[in-house]
Amino acid sequence: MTTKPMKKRAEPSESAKARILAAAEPVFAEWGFDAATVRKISEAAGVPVALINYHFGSKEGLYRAIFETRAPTIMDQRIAGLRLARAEPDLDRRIDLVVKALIYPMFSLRGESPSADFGRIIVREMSDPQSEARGIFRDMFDPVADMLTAAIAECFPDWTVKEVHWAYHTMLGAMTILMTDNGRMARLSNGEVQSDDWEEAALHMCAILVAGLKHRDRSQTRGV
Amino acid sequence: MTTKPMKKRAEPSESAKARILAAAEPVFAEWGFDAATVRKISEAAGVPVALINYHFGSKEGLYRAIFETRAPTIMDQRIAGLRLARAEPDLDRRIDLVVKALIYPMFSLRGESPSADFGRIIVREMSDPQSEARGIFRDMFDPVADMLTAAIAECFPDWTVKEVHWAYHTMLGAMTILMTDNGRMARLSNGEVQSDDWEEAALHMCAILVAGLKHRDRSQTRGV
DNA sequence: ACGGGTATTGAACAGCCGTTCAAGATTATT
DNA sequence: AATAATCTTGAACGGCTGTTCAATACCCGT
Repeated sequence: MTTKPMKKRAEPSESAKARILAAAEPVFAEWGFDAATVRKISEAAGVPVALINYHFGSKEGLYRAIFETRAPTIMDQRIAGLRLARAEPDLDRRIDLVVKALIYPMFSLRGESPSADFGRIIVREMSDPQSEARGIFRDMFDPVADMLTAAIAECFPDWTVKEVHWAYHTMLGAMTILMTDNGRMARLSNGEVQSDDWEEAALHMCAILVAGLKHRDRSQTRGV
Repeated sequence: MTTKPMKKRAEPSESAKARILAAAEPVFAEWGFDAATVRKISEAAGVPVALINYHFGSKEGLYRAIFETRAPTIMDQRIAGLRLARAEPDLDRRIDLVVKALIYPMFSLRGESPSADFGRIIVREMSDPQSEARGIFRDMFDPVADMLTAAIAECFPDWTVKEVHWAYHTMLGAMTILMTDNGRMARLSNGEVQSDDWEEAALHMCAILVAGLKHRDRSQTRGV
């Protein structure tokens, strides 16, 4: 007599939970954590409100579950990119790989229709002072951020700690605005620039950022 | 008989209104438009809730009033900076002035204690999809954004429209993250980088961005 | 076929939301 | 001094918030 796996049947039980998770993403992205309501989410998922609290404990539990689902994928891609970068002995070419290890995993989110929303959620969480209390970034994103700054420091051995971190945050900010954009780029450029064409965005931004790191005028920031 | 000006006496009547306006800024900055409540604001201002609707019509009216108070100052400073840049005939040095015309008026907000909040409000409005409906950016910020992209285009006459706009948004994004930061920079750098030291931030970011524009590898973005 | 744990449901909860209202206080004009 | 206009106040409004609860439906191992 073969003992079957003790796990409950996966299909029907997790289907509702997964449906809630999927429905929550665009709602949080569009409205933000506070303006998003559990009723909007439950209606989008086609389930009664109570089911959200049953499966995720609270609204914030559901919010956190989205990050726990999505973040590891991005972090793994970044770590993989950094591994490739470290294999490149020429530091001038390595920094190019480091920048792309930061940017590409996030930009590729814009492509896939369902997870473009997660990029917006990240940005809104980043610009929310309350996020420090939630600690999502500290738990899920900071470790890889440390790896990235370390990789930058390796590419420019003579840089100060400050220079490394300002470089990192300059890149991070440039990356951020792409996830933020709601059509303003297209409006300002009369439709020439489409912010959801992430491949074009990555090319332009990486070209500027890599050149900026390589050629920055360090004499201006020597004293500070 | 000289007819006196019909305007009501300014001092006492506007004092409560001004107090509300001042109290609203930090509340909107900390909580965002939706999580900020008129009661939080009225308590901070020391006035009854009803007074907010009396003076500003609605919560959104108060929100918009903040922008109408603060935005013109920043825009005027940017326009003045662009005027200085246009007086510089050497294009290589002019781009430096253009970048600073964009960044410095905003960064200086971080310095003055009361208006550091406005920077945060801007970022949260920028990352809110609902902002397109409000149209605040379209009305108050886009005109100067057009002037800035035009100034960039003048510095690099052979650039395509796309290249100009990606350059602008790369700079805009880098600038944005500084207003966003709630202490994460300090945490990641073990206290070495303080994001509210806006003068240091401006030096580092301008150095990277100007170098990035000057030395970007355009061969990578030629085809797109 | 039956018992037991899990999943689902609809209704209800107290609490807060932005806004409104009528009444009173204050200021300006005649 | 009397009247009109503006400002301020406290209480109340209906509506929506996240969460809880008891009751029901479902599926599994036996």
